[in-house]
Amino acid sequence: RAPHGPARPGPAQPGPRAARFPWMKEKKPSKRSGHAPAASSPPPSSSSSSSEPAPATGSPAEAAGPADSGGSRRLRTAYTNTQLLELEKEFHFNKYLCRPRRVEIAALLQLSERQVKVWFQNRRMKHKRQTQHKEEPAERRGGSAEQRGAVPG
Amino acid sequence: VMILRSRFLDARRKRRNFSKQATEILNEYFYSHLSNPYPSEEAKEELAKKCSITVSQVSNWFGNKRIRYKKNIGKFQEEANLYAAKTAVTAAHAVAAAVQNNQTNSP
DNA sequence: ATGCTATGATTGATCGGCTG
DNA sequence: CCAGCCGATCAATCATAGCA
Repeated sequence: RAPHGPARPGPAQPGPRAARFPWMKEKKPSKRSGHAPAASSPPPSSSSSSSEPAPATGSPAEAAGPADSGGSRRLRTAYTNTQLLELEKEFHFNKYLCRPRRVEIAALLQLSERQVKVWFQNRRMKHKRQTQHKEEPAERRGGSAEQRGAVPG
Repeated sequence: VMILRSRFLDARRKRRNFSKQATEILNEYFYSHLSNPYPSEEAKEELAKKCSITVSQVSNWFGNKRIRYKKNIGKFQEEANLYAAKTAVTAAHAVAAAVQNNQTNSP
């Protein structure tokens, strides 16, 4: 048996004896096939009326543009305060967006529909997480009380 | 620094490291399941209980651990050996381990 | 005080499964 | 068959804790 035996070390590996398993290799390289359904204005950042205090991260280096050849770095675009503010406002209005509305928001914030869709999805999950486990007890993490014990006992 | 703290409602401020015990428990699980360090929801709940932290925190811990481990395996060797010795369970029953290890595959 | 590393949390974006 | 949603992850970052 022993179907794995530490996935044998490859030929050239600087590191010492280290068991290599599939999960350790890179993942989510990119699945960009021929698809360009919604993308009104994806790349150019900044602008969006009024001066943006500029994202903390500094430069909105919007890599991965339309000209993406093969697996490019999946960067985490830093949304501006204006964008986040608007998105949250909309989220408060309704947790789910209909198509037309999405297009509007996307255009207004200069984001792709996909980004708006994803943002809402992530927001919903977050909303659930906060609501869910926050219904019982006492203090979750914002006040006093500790939360790092350990010894189960 | 503060000038930017206006990030609406940043939360990650003021964090506390987990107790030594909790970290111990998490590491034990991690290294004893190194072939597939993905605890199920149930396992997470149990770990959370034993560590006195939330399930989300357990998820965060594993997420960070996995990424950081793979990013620099060498840095965790000692730790790996340490915990590996503690628990000789080994994940022979590894689920994912089944998936053949494909290597040397570049386009 | 100053600089660097360790570590928990946040979050934009992807993957896989399920469904109307 | 396609789109959107959910749940879990990934991967990059932020911000603070801890140490020298």
